[in-house]
Amino acid sequence: MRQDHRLSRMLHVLIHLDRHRKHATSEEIAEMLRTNPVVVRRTLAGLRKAGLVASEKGHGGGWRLARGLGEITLRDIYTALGEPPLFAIGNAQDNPVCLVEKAVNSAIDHTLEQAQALMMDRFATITLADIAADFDKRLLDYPVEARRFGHVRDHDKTGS
Amino acid sequence: MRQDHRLSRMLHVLIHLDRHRKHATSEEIAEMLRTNPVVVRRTLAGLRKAGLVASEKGHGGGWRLARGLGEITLRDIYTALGEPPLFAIGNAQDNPVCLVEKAVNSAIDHTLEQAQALMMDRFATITLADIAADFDKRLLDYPVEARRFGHVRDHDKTGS
DNA sequence: GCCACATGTAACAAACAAAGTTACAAAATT
DNA sequence: AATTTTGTAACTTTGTTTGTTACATGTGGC
Repeated sequence: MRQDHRLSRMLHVLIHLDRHRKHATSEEIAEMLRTNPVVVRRTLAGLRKAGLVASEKGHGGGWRLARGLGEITLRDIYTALGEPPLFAIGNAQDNPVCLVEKAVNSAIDHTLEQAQALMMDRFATITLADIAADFDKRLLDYPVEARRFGHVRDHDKTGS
Repeated sequence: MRQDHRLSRMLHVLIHLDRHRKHATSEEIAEMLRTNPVVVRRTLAGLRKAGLVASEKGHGGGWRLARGLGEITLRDIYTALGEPPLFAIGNAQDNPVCLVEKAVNSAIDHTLEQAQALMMDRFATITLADIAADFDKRLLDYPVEARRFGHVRDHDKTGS
């Protein structure tokens, strides 16, 4: 199955938009995500409609956060993306009259609903500020770790 | 995204294999699932390797259960299918050096792992016998319900 | 032994959704 | 007016499940 990476990507972008540059064009963001500016606009468009980011056209234009990281949960972003399907497994509807199929699907649905509730609950709890704090922690730990292998020189290197 | 319906389909087949016919050819099963016999063989092959079903060639051959419904959990079937991906969302790996991406992916992974643990736990708890019991219950309730709408005449109609 | 039946499997085609691309319109700044 | 940048439609590519075709292998009945 082909996975939807938009949630992950949007978290990535929004945190960069707070930590590294308050303003970035689709082009710059696309470079960061190693993708195409149109993909960036298309995906960020959903977040704009939800009031999470704002965009400006023309010279000096681009994208910026419309709220603080502490005011954006993963749930907000998931919703802004149109609540894409969470699961790669699902019910077959091969014979809608069959009562065996109904019983089977009911059992699977019940489990999926529980898992979905758990995920929505977790997503609603986690803010971008939480993830940014984890990033800050990694930033402090990383060079110490990396110097042992001789990979990094600058203490403030972030990776992208 | 395109969902994997094999788990649902296999539950469906195995319960029919207990409740309605102890023996069925790929052709007959394919008709029930409204699909192709080769798809049936391909999918049931995994269950055979796991010892859940047995197959016989030639005249009077076909598929049958190798264990009782009470000895088969949803988890067993999920495993027999090769543990296909559960989630339709996942982490982007656009810039493996970026510490922001690492922090983001760590947060998402953590949630997905919790959800996966919950699902595996539920699947391990539910046996095919449980679902078959639910089917039996629906079989009793269904005609009463349906007669109000004039859809069914026979009390023992199962649907497929 | 031969034939019909059934599984076993490889190889390929179709279907579908996310991601990527191209093209151009619209708006804002210089 | 020229340039930059977003906005969006239309199309292509890609990856995965499902479906199909073709044929080999094994089994039982006559």
